[in-house]
Amino acid sequence: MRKQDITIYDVAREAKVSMATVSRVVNGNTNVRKDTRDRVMEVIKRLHYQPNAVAQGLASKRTTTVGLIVPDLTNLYFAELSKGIDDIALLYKYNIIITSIENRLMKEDQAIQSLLNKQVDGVIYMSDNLPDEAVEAFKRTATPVVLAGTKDKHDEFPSVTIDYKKADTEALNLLYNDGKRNLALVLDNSSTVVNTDNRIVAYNKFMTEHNLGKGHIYNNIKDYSDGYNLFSQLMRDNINGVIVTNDITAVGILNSAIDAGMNVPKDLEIITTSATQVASVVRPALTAIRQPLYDIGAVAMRLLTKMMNNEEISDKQIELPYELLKKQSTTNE
Amino acid sequence: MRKQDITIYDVAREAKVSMATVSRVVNGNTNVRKDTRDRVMEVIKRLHYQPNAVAQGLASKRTTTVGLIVPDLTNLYFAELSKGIDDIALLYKYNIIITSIENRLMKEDQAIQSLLNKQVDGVIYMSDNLPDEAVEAFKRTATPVVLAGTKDKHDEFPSVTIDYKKADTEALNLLYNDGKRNLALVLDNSSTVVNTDNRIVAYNKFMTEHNLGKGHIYNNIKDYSDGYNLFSQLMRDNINGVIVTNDITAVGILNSAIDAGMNVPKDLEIITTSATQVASVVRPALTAIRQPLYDIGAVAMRLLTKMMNNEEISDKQIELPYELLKKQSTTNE
DNA sequence: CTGAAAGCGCTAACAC
DNA sequence: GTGTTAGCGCTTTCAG
Repeated sequence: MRKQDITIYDVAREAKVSMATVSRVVNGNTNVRKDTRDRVMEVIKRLHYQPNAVAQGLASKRTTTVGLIVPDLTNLYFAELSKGIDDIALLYKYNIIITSIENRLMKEDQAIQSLLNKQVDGVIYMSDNLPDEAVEAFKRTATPVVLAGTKDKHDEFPSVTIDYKKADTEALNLLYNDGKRNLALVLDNSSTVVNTDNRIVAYNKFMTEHNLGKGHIYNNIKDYSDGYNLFSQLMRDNINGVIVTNDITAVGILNSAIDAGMNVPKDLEIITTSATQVASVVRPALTAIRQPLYDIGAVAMRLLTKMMNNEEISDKQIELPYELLKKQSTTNE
Repeated sequence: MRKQDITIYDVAREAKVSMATVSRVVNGNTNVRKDTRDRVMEVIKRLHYQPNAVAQGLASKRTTTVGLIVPDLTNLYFAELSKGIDDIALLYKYNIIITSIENRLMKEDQAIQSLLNKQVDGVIYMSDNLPDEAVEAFKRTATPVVLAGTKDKHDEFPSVTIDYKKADTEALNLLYNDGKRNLALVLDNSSTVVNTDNRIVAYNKFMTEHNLGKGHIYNNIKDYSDGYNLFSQLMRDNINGVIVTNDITAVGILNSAIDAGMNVPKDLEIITTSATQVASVVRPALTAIRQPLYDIGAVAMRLLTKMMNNEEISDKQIELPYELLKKQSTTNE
């Protein structure tokens, strides 16, 4: 199939040592005399020997590969997380097998099983949605798992997130201080989700504490046109301040409002809780909660490397700081 | 390391057959009597047996894994290509190892070597930039390679693209027909690149044929702020129509123009040749060449599957159709 | 249709 | 320090 490769055996013969010694040299084992090491190295270079990672994986039971489970690569939110993961993975010499689960041909548990069959050394899961099947699959395996940008209900798995409740509350406060009283929450997924649960809790608490009634929560508003179309409903409900979990959705609401001749932020204030680039390049630019997505990914991957090395982990639930970036879609009085 | 898994041997013993037979069942080989097959299947299910893909890979010399080389995951252009690839890969049961090379810790040839060491069955390369080291690395290996969204200078490798020259010419024509005569080309990478070469050729040809002088080509304008800052230069050069290869750059130019009080498209027309979502959600929306990115990825992956199966390929240089989407950043007279 | 046996290319004790 | 020797878990002839 492949062009015939040079094996460790060829190198051993040529360098007049055993394959064990070649293996030691390749793996940087120090128990090799300098001159034999040099000799082996010379042959490796001359023959262009490259170790077969599959054979290494089978023999050592470590593949130096980690699996990534992601809902949608074209969502900048996950792309930025992935980038953080990727950079740290590179640093620690891990390859990444990426599995996208948005495509409903592949369910979460199948995706996980597929990764496990490939003998990945660890898995990073990112999605707002951590279904029970996934939890079960993760519990069955000894392969370390880290959640990035999400948590499970009982904090059974290590995770790296921000404090979503606190962030949302802060955003609601900004709207409130700007004088807005008809505040809505726009979610991009159903309420079976942990992150979403937290957000709803925070929202309801805020509304109650400020005597703002029970408010309005809109579910399953996922993309630009969902947002664009939601606007008329917001108007019917007299909303004048809105928190949106997905920024392309927020842009949809924004454009719809502008097309309808409204003034943002005067008539309607908008805050997105996922500040990717698009939020800052539209006009008016969107006030946003900036999650440190790259860092979340990077920290998650670093945490995973520790787990894969069986190092002690002091804190398995890591919360990173976020920023509230005040832009033009709020008056910021 | 991993929780002890059930091996093919356990299944064989339990089902009272040889491991060869279990292997046949697992791989859907038809030469197994129905009742033995059923018996084996039952044991597989009962024991929750899952084949170890690494061992399969070593024995069969096929890993059902393909390598993806991508400059930057957070660039929507590549994310959309990747999505097309991913969907088709899933369909054909391939996993994807993704390698990002934007990070300069890892050069193209190292990335390729790393993938090859993992014994991937094929590689898809996407980047405007196909450096000589990469070409050399690809030539040395028997592993099939497909270029997605780019070509090599001598058409040595199969590729899936659009006709960049034609697309750019069409865009220039639109500007010309709108009465613009000071036309510029804004590139996001250096001129050592094939795609870029084609674009420059098309641009120069157009300018010459229409007696527009030698024009202005701006290189290495890569991101939003590059675009934003380029605007003043465009004004100094009296540009009133511009083709931009990267849409976030185009948005930078657009916002800068608007902040300077200009009227787009009256004073300056902008066309981006990479229509990702951001181009259509900014206001004025950008006129754009819509490359069928998802399809390019999908077709590239399909082509790769054929190559991995040693099927005959009739046409190795595939060009897909594109659209010129007229929006608000051109007058379209 | 099924089984025996020889590897795939490498690592990891265990000797020496 | 270095070599010998078992495997890792599976596929794949080759017999029968």
